[in-house]
Amino acid sequence: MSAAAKLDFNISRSATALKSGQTFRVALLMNQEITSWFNVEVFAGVNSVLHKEGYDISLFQHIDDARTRTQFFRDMPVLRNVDAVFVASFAIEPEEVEQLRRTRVPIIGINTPNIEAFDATISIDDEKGMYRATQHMINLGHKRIVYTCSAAEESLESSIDARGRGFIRACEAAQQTRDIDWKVLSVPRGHDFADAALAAVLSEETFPDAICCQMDMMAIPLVLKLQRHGYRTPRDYSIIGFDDSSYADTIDLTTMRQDPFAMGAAAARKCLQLLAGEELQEPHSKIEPKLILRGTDARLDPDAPLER
Amino acid sequence: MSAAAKLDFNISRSATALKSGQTFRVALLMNQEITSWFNVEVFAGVNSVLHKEGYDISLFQHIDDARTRTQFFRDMPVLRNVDAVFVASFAIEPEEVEQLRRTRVPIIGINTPNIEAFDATISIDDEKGMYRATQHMINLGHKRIVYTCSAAEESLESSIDARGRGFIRACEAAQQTRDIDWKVLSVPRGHDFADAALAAVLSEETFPDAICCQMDMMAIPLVLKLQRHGYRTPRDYSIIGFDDSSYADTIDLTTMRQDPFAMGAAAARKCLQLLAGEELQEPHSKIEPKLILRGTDARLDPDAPLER
DNA sequence: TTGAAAGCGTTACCAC
DNA sequence: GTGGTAACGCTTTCAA
Repeated sequence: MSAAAKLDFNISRSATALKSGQTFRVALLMNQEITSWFNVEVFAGVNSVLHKEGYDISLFQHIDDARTRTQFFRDMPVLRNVDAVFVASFAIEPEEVEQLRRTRVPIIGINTPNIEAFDATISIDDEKGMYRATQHMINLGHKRIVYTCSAAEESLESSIDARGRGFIRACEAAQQTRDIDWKVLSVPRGHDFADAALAAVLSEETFPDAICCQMDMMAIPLVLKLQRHGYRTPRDYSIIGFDDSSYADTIDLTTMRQDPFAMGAAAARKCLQLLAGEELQEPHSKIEPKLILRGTDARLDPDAPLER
Repeated sequence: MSAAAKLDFNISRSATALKSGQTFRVALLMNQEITSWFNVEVFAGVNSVLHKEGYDISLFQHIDDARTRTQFFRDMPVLRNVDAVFVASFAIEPEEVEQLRRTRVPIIGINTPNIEAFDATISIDDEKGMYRATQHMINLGHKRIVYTCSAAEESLESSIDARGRGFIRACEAAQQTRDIDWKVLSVPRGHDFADAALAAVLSEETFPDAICCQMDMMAIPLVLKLQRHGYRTPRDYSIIGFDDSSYADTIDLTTMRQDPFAMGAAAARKCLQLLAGEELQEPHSKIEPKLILRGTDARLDPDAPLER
């Protein structure tokens, strides 16, 4: 070791990789940018486990846009060799999975809508999570409930779309026994989706008692902007988010918590087991988000004055 | 190509790397977690340029904590070979630079307080930025001005510390010609720094006219929390942030914008030039942040009633 | 226990 | 131009 230090000797990872057949590189495919809360948490989680084992992450972004997808699935196996592939938060088509499988490496899904063709997956139970969130609103006595969301990508199903189904199921179930009035307010994708949601809520004939939000990134601007229009929570309406992402605690938002860092780390551990040739005892995990009660939800009392 | 497709032939990057002597891997060292706004933007910027050139990023986090540092600078050259090293947002000690230099690869600094020993750097002008921000507050007529910041790490100077110097310089300059009352409110590091800053502001004998914040991540919670204490901006006080990070636009925060994604991308382009053996025409760039006027600053009119 | 040799898949060079 | 060969630095195997 001292001789090595003297000579500035560095072991060559390239040579090790060549000889061993491993590349010590994994691919992480994500929809959109890594700069979103969810994506960077997943990345950090994966890296937290794999980095210390000597793996680097090769990041492929915007895989959910048509052009990138085509190019990616055409060139990727040829250009970039990796020991494993992680797919975060979007569905891949059967023929694309087939393309990936031909690289003969483990394929691990994180929040992918489907689990077929993956060697392992870990997902949040989006549908049950939003079902619970909606149920919470209903149990507080709210009657006029809306779900605000940004529309799904044309063809490509994202894990997040299951949340809308959870909302609808909860409302339909509640309708059996009581009188509630619910509605889905879907606004176009794009970076102004929060303003679009605000406009949609404000243009409702009667202002809702309760708002279920597809994600905190929509709920947080809504709370702040509705305030400027004179609507205050929980005095005038209840609102629940989904994610428990940045600033949710700062604005005291009641929300469903998920932990994408932990999911990334768990996915990475599954990956290491698969690379070691071990059998997974639970290849496909589903995690339930947790209701975090904070200050934006209150019982609806129809007889009470406007102050809480 | 068709034969290659038939046989599922993949070119071996490991072999290419071995033969060429390049590793097609760069190291990115950062203080703290990648999950912070600044760090993930830098990462994304570096990746946006380097990924398409075939490079992967090996991420080393928490380099600004003493234990990690020691371990890193002892083991890194031996364990991980890279074609270039990026250092983001913290100062490195002379002997550490020496360690890095022995790997004989380009070393590029992003927002590092010093530029010596780096082959290239790109930095935001933190001091001038906060000088301008403070000047803006002074020009609006504010008399009682505070600067809220979280304390610097014991030994390790971070680029962000220059902002405090800019604040002080601006105040001292203004004092020559007019009567202003300024103060630095420094609170301990930690994840509750925003609450600590809130407490510090509230415990001032007279509430300030204007608050200059070290960063938006401090300004945003302050605006929201001060509101709950009855202080509204810009009616009761002006506040200016620094960064223009997430939600700054949503809460309509006047701030100094910097673009860490662009800085990462620019650093990566410098890196590619250095790797190609080209001379850099401007090895060390300094970028001025831009004043973004929004809704949290107003002219102080001592005769006006409390409403704006 | 120690040492030598073969081979991983490229790239680069040289001879034809 | 075209084809053959050596070498990058490690790991593994086999022999001493």
